[in-house]
Amino acid sequence: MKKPKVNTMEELAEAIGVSRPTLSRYFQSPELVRRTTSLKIQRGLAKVEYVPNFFATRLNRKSTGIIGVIIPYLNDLFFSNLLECIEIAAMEAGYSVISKCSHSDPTIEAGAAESFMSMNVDGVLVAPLGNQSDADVHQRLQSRIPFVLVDSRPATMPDVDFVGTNHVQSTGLITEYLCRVGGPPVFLAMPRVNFNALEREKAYIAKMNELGHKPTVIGVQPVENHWHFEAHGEAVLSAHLARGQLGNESILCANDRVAIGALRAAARHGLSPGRGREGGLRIAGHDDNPLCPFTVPALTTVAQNFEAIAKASISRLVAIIRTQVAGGAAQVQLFDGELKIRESA
Amino acid sequence: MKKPKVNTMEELAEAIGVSRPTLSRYFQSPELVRRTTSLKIQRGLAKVEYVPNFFATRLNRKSTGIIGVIIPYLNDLFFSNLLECIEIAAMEAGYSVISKCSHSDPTIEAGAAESFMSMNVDGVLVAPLGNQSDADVHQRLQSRIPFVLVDSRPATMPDVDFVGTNHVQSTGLITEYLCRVGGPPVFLAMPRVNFNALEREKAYIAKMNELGHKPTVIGVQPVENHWHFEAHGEAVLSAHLARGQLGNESILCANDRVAIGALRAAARHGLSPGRGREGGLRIAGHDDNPLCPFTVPALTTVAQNFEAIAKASISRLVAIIRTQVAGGAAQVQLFDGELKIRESA
DNA sequence: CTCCCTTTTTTACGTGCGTAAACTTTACAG
DNA sequence: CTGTAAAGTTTACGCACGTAAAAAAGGGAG
Repeated sequence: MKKPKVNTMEELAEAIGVSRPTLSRYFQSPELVRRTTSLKIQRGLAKVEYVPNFFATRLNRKSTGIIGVIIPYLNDLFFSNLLECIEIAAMEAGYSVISKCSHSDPTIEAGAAESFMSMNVDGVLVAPLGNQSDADVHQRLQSRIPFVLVDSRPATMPDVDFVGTNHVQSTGLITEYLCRVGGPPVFLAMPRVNFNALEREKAYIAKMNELGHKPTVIGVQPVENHWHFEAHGEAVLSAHLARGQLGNESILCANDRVAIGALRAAARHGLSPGRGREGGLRIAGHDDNPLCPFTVPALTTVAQNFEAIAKASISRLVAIIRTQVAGGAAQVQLFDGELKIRESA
Repeated sequence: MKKPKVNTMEELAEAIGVSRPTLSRYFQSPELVRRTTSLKIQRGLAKVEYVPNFFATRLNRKSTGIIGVIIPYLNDLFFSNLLECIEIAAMEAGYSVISKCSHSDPTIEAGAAESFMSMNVDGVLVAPLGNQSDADVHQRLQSRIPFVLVDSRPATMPDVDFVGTNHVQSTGLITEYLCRVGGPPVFLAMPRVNFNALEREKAYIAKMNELGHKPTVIGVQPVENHWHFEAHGEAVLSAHLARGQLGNESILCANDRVAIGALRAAARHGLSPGRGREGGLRIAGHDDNPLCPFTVPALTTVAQNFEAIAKASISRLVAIIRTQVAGGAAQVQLFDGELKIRESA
């Protein structure tokens, strides 16, 4: 049952009885050799155990066929979903992806970038940390390899390709919905871990002003940069309710995880959010976390189209790779959010 | 501001004014060259932009310093947490990790394994899919590289190093708790995506028999292998309650995500699970998903010690790598679960 | 200044495969 | 059977670095 192990293409060529360059061509694409030799090679491969050396393969190629992906944080279903879609899109585009997680540490992010550069990856997709991200790292990446930002865009890098959600639209959409169906919402901010936090906040304020309402933001934490969104949401709303607010407001949370914490706070105060009761407490989120349909009550939110974002970012990256327009005009693609009306608002 | 780009060590050696082998030694460890030359090299490095080629570096080395990690599914906070801990543990052990996600597809899992073998990784950590996993792939991995299984262990591979949770203990623990504090629980099974599903089920049955109660399992789906645990939990419990069960049972769910679905079903039937009411509905989970403290009611569960699992698996893998005992006696390490009593049971 | 040891340089080869050019074989039509 | 194009082989070089051995340079003690 144990097949003899063959370590190099040279040995393999000898074992099968073809020349090494022919083998090389076969591995690049079996159609490049004659049908009969192709079969001969296939039969030979079935008889031995051989895997071409990854490093040797990439060492002397113009293109490595690798796309590097840097994600800030994995313990968040939004990012794991996004990453999954990105990997699948890249696979379909014929690239293999190597993904690294920053663990919300700029040093690790920089290391990942360094590592990708040293691998001569064909391109890099980065979902950046917030202000913590080292701007120099992004600069270097951009000047060396095809480079696209996803999800969140540092204000310091205006001329970079970017694919993300149109937060003005998405946040505006749910703000407008909340105003239309009930009282104008208060905005429960999230820790400023990235630039989307601020973008949503600003979008909320703009839409409120547009509709002639007075915007109110609670839960701003300029200093702390943590990812304990649920605890943040619960603490802020709990304090808010304890301060004597009667719980007949609409609360728009900066994201679903904050909203889940808020739902919890409401429940602890004996309140049951929902759009049914006129004037009652309502809570809405943002992102359409997979758990939203299962919270009690099910969370009304606005979905980010991360599938489209993933596909678009990969296809943009591939376009840059193909045409080598490293210095071309930066392209910004923003996708609309979609309202998911459930029970909580 | 722009530093001149240096592509090869040779160019770098010339630019700095030392020989290439000296540089090579410096990069392996700066202590290997004289203090003065070390400083000279450092000053030189500061003046140019140079990153050593990753592939060339690994091509001709006995050890690549890479650990490959294969995870079955990323859109689950348990696995993303586990992966995070594994990455950090490996980092601390001086290895860089490359992680691949199977996306619950045996073909992708096999491809990832292939890829790791072609990279001559020093070792591989695999959290396998269930019965879907290709046993041959694991066999090949084991016969070629240091190899450790994590989280779930195929019954077909008894003589492999394994690190995971002691489900007999953990499930027994919560079963015993539920029996002690209220009525003996019904077990709400999860889709059989891996072997843990069955292990927990068996552990529940064993503990119930031990305590002299009649075990009851609902929600078994032998065919479907999906990861929509919440929907599964909601559907099963909803049907169960609709069948006229009065909702005064204890429900032990196979994992927290199933339990979150069950909580939802309970809420829709007007029931509010909790240990407070004598004889009322109680719902418990397994895993201690990060969201458990924030569900309504907060979910009572039993935590897996994934931090310990991650550390132990990496340290076991490193031990195998160091001693080259590929054929040594397989070691199984099981970690106990810890009861997390909250509100739901 | 000389001897001896340490550090560095020179030189050379190896890693596994891509790739190009020149040459030889094979296939098929005429 | 012959000519020609396609397919295959041989040969040779390159990729960027690891590594070993020999030769040269440096540094301190006597």
